[in-house]
Amino acid sequence: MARKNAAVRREEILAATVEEIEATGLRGLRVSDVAARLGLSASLVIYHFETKEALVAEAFDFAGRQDIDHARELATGAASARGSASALQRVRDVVGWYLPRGSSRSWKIWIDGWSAGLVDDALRSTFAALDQEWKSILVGLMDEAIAAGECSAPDGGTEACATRVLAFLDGLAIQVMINSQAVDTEALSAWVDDFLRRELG
Amino acid sequence: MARKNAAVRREEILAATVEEIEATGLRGLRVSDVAARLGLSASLVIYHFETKEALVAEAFDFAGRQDIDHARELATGAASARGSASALQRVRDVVGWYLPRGSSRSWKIWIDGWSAGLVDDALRSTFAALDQEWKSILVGLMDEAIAAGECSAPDGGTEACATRVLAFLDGLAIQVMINSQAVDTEALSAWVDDFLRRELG
DNA sequence: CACGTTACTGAATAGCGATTCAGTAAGACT
DNA sequence: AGTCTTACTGAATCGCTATTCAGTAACGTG
Repeated sequence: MARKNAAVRREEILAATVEEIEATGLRGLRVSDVAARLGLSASLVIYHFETKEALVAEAFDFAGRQDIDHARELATGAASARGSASALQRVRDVVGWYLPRGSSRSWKIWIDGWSAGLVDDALRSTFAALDQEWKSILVGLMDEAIAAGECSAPDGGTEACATRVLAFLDGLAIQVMINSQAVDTEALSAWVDDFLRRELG
Repeated sequence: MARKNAAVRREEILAATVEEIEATGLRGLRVSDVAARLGLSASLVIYHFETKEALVAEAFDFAGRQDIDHARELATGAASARGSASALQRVRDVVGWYLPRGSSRSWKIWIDGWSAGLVDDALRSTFAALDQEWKSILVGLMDEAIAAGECSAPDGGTEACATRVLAFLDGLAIQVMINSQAVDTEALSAWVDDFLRRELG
């Protein structure tokens, strides 16, 4: 039976849920499939999360927070071996990480999430919060870059600029996911670079 | 009982389906609710469409085609009373129509649609086709504007430019729908105008 | 070693909602 | 009017899956 501490098991289940959503979509998500993925019973999943809805909500938060943690690392420059890169370069690093990589699985869950957020207030506020964190990371880096004279201030301030950048990235992700033939990955990077250049001069 | 010709009834049902999706989301869509909206029986809906899945697929196509028809009118300049506006102005008109208007209901169905398209090939190809039509409208207008010397050619050609523009608009729509506090409608128009100006000089 | 707590299971339950079906009647056509 | 097609309905059916529940056993603690 391999009992585990509740906190550990919960994390396992959350990770499995994310994988399952990536694989089959939120529509087709069954509690029993999540459980099966770990060789556990469906009842256990409910035992830990009370309800499927709660499970899904936590799973999205879990996935979002992981991405953001990674982004923060990139933002501090901790990732690049030793001496931190210029702030402007770290903006590019963060954006590059957010960027949809070829038919990227991980984007699927966000598209599903937005859709679910349309009718579920709890989910929507989760997404709003995550979005806000992404923005604050970018804003911080941009301010830093501007202060260091690496680039000029964008129209309407860095907050507005970050919103535009993230919107552009989200929109590109949709193009990649839905109409993949319309975009190739190389072009994508170039477009994003241009976009940043236009925004930050 | 008010019998109607099948073609007419089908259109009514499609329109009702779109309204229902806008109101309650694709997740919560029930055949019986669509029927109730028209005072009909659920069986009739199935009688006309065989299956809920087929109903949904047709409904998305129906909604998309309506939007595109309107866009085409704007593109020919038929809308603006007499003398057609400049091609560049018509680009702005079309983009302005696509733009999310304050918490716009109609955007909801597309976010739901993308999500469903992730797992349903038929839906995804419908969306890809619609997207392609939007692009061809924009490409046509842009080429016209360039030929008329109203603006300069964008990086990578008009096709790529149209993709970027639509991506930006889709992304903004998501921001508006999910994290509405982050954007106000006035800023939106300004951002889009700037974007077009940067793309087309 | 008790013994209580906590993780865990398998077999019901239960409710929802799409689809089926057998029938009804409107309207077209002769 | 009679008859045929076609739109339409209401009452089953039927499958599906979240959730419940009564019980089992692993583990920590005394």
